[in-house]
Amino acid sequence: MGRKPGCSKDGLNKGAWTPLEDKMLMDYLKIHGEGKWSNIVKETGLKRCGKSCRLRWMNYLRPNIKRGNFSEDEEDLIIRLHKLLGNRWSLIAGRLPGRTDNEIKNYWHTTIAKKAQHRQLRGQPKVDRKQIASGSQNGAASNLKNQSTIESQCTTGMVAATTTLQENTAQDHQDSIAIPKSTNSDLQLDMPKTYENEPSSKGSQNGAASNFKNQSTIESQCTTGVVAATPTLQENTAQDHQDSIAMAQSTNSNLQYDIPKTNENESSSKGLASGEDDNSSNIMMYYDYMEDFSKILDSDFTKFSDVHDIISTDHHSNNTIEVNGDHHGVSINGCKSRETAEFPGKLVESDHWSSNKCIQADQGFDFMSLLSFLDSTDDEWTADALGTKVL
DNA sequence: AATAAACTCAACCGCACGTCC
DNA sequence: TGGACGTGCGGTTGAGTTTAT
Repeated sequence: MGRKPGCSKDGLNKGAWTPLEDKMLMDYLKIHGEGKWSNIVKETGLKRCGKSCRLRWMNYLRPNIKRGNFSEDEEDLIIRLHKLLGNRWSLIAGRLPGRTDNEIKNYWHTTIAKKAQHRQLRGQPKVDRKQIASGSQNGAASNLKNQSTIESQCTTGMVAATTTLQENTAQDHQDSIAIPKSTNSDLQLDMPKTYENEPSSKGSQNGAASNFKNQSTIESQCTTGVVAATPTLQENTAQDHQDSIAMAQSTNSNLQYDIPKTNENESSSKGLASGEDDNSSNIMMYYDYMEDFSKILDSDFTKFSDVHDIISTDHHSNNTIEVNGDHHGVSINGCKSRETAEFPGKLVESDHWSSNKCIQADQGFDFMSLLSFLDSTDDEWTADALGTKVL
C-alpha cells in the first residue's frame, strides 16, 4: 500500500486553527461539500493538508456537533458500547448523535478511566490506565484487529463473550462480558426487559435498540458442540406482553452454528470460540464478531423498530427488506454492501433463516442479543464494564 | 500571588484499507 | 497486478486551562 503524502509538507500550517482558517474551510465546504479534502488545499490556498481539514471539520466545525458535558445516559451508553466494541470510537460515536469519535475517546480516557482509577484506590485489583483505555481491562473487544471470539458455556448456564487478544494475558482471557445470566443449564438467556410502553432513555439517543418492542429471549440447548437455533418471530398480540422473538430453540436441526477449524496463528477478525478447556459440553460458535456487530451497529435500528414497518419484498430481491419504501441494510458476511439489506424473505419462517446464505441464525442470535444487551438497565452492567461494583 | 501538578481536548501521527489507474 | 493516492481510524501528544499547594 502506498503511503499518503503526510501533513508534514513544507509550508503547511500545523497546530491550532485560526478563525480565518475555519472560515476558509467552511466556505469551501458550503459550496463543495465534504470529501475531496486534498482539493481544499489546492483550491482555497488554505495552508492545511486535507487530512487536517477533514479532522477540523469532523471534530469541530461540522454542524450539529454537541458540545458540553456528557449526560449520564450518554456515559452509560458509551460504557455499554465500549464493552461491546472496544475502542472502536467511530462506531460508538455513530450511536451518539452529535458526538465525535475524538470527543468520546477523550472522554473515555479522562472521565471514565478516572472513575475506574478511583475504584482502584478502594483496594480493587489494580487497573492499568492503558488497559482501561484499550478496553482490555474488562475483556472487551479492545483491539478488533485481533481475534475475537464468543464462547458459550452450557455447563455454567451462561453465555460469555470473550475476546482473545493476541497481547492479552491469561487473566485477560478469562475476563468475560457478562451477557445475561442464566440459571438454566440449557443456556437460556433471559433478556432483561420488555420494551413495550417503555421507551427507555438508556440508549434511546442512538436509535439503537431502544424502541424494540419485543422482549427478546434466547434459548439455546447444548447438544454436542452444536448450537441448534430456530429463530421465530411471534406475532405481537395484545395479550402477549411477552412479545418475544424466540431464538435458538434448538429444535430445528437445519440451523447450526458453523464450527470451522481454526488456525491458532491466524490473525483474523473472525474467531472461533473455544473454551479454555475442550470440554465437550461447551458450545462453540463461529462468529464474526467484528464485522457482524459493527455492521449491526452501523445499521439504523430505528428503522427496524416496528415489525409492522418491515415489508418483505420480492420485486427487488427475495432477501431484501423494505422499510417505509426505503431499503435498509444489515449486510452480514459480505453478502451485499451496507446499503443492501439481506434478510430472509419471510422473517417469521425459520427455514428461511437456515437456507438463506446471507443471514444465518447465529447472526440473528447476535442481533437480538445486542438489542437486549444495549437496553439492559442492570446497574451491574455498567459497573462490570469498569471492572468495578461501585462507580 | 506564585508555582506546580493535574486535567482537558484539539490536533497530529502512523497505519490500514479502498479505489483508481 | 501492483503502485499511488485518498480517506478514515485509533493512539498519542502537547498546549492551554484549571486546581491544589
